[in-house]
Amino acid sequence: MTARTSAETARDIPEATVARLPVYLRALTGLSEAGTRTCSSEDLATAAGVNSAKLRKDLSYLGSYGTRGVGYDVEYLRYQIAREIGVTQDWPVVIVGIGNLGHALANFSGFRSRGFRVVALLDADPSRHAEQVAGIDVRPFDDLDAIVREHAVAIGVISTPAHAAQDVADAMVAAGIRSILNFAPTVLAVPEGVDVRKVDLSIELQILAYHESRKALGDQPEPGRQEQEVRS
Amino acid sequence: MTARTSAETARDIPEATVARLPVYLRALTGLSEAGTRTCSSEDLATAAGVNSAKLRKDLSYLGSYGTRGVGYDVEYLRYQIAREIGVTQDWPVVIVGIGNLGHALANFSGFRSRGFRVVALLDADPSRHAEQVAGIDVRPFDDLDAIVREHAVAIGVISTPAHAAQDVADAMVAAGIRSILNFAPTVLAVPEGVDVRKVDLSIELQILAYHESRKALGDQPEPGRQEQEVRS
DNA sequence: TAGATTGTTAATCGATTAACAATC
DNA sequence: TAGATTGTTAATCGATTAACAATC
Repeated sequence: MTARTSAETARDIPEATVARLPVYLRALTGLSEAGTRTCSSEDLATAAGVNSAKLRKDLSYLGSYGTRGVGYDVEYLRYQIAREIGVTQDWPVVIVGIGNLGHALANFSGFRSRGFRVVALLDADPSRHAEQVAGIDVRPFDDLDAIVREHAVAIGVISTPAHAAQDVADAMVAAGIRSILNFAPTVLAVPEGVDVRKVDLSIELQILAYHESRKALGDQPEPGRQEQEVRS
Repeated sequence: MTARTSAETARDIPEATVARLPVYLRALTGLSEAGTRTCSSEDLATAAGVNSAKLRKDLSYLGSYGTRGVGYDVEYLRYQIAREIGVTQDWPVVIVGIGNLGHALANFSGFRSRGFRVVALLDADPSRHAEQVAGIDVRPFDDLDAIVREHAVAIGVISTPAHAAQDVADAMVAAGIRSILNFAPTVLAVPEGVDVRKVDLSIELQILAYHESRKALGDQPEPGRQEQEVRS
């Protein structure tokens, strides 16, 4: 059933915890840049916008990286989380669809510092192939296979219109990509073993609209809300 | 404790269900545009990328809008979900921060059809105030108060750099906005009663990287995965 | 009536939280 | 030793899922 060997330390980290590790990593980077050497679970939880019990429970899945009575060494914990996520080295990424959003993504400066490297920008429209975006040539979509092979690309970003997204996903999967970040507002069908994460502006806004509608009714804070109401 | 009156039908819809209603709404729009008049929970679930038991459970929180032995009337269910979410009318939205991402958001065509209307684009940089983006004037950030009042804006979108985001959020809250969609890679502190949703490219990529790392180890599909592995 | 499909129940699973023993 | 803070336990809460009675 599984290919895991007992030599792998791979504890089973809950999905909800996995989704928060990057938040902790960013908070630690912030603390580090502010010159903080040591922090308590309470400090880090505040910086990350969660409660400290949840933070400690999350960290406990990685191991025991704190010191009772003292707290966590910021640099050490940061490295351990980066290692756990797998961003101690850079992941090569391709972006397909260089419209407005693709431009914004290509110009996003956080890629490099957070474990990613954009190795190619692809677009099906030949009129874009003259362009350079963020210092990177825009290349024909048909080059996908060659690029994935050349750079061992494992992660693909789709920023095409919705109608093109499934074809792009199919081509990515055929080229060997098994992790896809989809900005196109459409449900992608992918084979087993391929991960798709979706970022969808309309859906986020509609979730806000739902809660906003209820607020308007009572026109005062809901009962039982937390201080820091960040959902993600 | 709560301001709800018994006249309100407001059943308590679980947050996980709320987050899927927009997905169902979009799937129904797709079915409708394809000319489908009636669909089963199985059909709709497939279109939305979830399993049918979950779909039926979700819909049961809204009411009984299907017909046993027959299925759902696409238009009718679509309207009911739109009403539940609160997007039968348009919500006025402001976007603050008109860089690459702000441009992309302003040009996003799905706003109008999905229940939103961009009433203003704001930027602190005076050199941008000459510009028009997507046919809308870019205005000084200081106009926020007046614009929120004039258009009864309830939802704000932040697409500034991280260092500016908290100030923007504070100003939005002060102006009366109580729902914020934050694209800046930072945790926002907001008072009780204000909803923040976060969209974060690096975090999404890092979650993919985590799973990609594990795949590389075994180099074959994980056990116990679903057919359609869409996480959101 | 027979077949199809919903809406609901109940079991299971996973996530959150408070409390506190362990320990620096 | 006294104070501080972690890592873990156990209780609770919320979400998912399969199964099926209700009913078109």
